[in-house]
Amino acid sequence: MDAFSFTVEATEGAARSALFRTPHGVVQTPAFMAVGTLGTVKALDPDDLVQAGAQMILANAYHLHLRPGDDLVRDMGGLHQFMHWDGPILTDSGGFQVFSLATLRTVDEEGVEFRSHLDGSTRRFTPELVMQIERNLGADVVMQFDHVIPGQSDAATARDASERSIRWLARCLSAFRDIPPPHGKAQALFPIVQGGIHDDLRREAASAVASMHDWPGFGVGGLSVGEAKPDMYRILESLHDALPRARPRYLMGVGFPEDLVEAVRRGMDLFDCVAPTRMGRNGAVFTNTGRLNIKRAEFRSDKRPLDEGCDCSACTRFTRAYIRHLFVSDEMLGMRLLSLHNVHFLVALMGAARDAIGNRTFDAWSQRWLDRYHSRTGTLA
RNA sequence: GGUGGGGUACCCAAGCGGCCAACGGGAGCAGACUGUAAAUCUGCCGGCUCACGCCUUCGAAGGUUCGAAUCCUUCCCCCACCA
Repeated sequence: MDAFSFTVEATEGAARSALFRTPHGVVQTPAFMAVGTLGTVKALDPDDLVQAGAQMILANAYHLHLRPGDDLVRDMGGLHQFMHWDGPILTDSGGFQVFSLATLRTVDEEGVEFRSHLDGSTRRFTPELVMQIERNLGADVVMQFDHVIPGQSDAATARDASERSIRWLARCLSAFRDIPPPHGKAQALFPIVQGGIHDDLRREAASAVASMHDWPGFGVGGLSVGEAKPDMYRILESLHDALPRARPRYLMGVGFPEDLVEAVRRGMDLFDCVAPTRMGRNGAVFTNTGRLNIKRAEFRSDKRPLDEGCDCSACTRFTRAYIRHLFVSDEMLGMRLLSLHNVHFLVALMGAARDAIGNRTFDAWSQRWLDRYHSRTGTLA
């Protein structure tokens, strides 16, 4: 585990800025990771990611196991080489697919049986198999196989899924130790704290997980899956004291710009979300004054950039009118430019938060930022 | 000039006596997406109305009928082939 370290540089309230070292480079936190489920951040080239400032990205064990196969990726030199991304990578385990593909699977103590969303074939995922897959893929950080449930689930359901996730965590740890990394590079296994929107369950889970092993970092899962925002924020608050401060906390699947800021305030360090790319492909643009939909008629002849003051390569070169035209005409460059801008936006947002924490101005900065962002959309927690 | 086919809402296109303000597409206008089954999905889309509902529509004008986009007559346009 020496290949990984987490050095807190500054704190302000629960918020902190830190350096997370991995075998493929250092991540300055708080940081947003772009999602590249199939080994590609949709519509973007690795060079685009570098240009957007991305430090670390995700991929998914479930998807890559189904296609092209994690053994193939291993034989191609591992995921970094395969996709030509030399920075840090994190692989998610497929636990989220237990949730998102709920109609295609059954869960039991041993694991999860999925009917492949690609061809309908039956595939059994166990903690042991998932560790094998993630070893083969070779990401820097690998997530445990967990059981994600809908956000509004009752306490009994949440307890069940959380306790099962903890039992699976023990099996993951054991399998992870037994399987050597095929490319010789160290990997870090992150547990995932579950417990739904129930504070006691969350704290119990955090404590059970933390006492199992000296983990290099912690995933916080099962949020932004349909629960109300205040519930998510409250859970983060109760988790702040329950998780070791000297380790990175990765809030899985979050999120929207306002959620990122709110979560940094509550002590989270790492984030990922499909929002910037998926929403970008569908015409949504993140700006400092709220979200907008580039397809709207009002942008027909708008000469401004997507977000005034943004220095991304979409904003420095193209007008809203042009990008709207690309969307209306169904031209793929539109999706590419919005994906680029949105990823840049979240990465830069975390960079700004980091700077503010370093200056001990985060509290004021984040309040101001949230006010301005909500001023246009009117979205409130 | 002859023969045949056709004119339906912004466009394409169903309907061929009542269940039709009129199937489907497209365009247009909005909305949603949080560890990606997503370049996807949803809503609106003649006018007025929050809605019930009312009003005006299916090339034009007449007619038949309790009732017509649908049947009849005349006219106006298009298209194909033959002269």
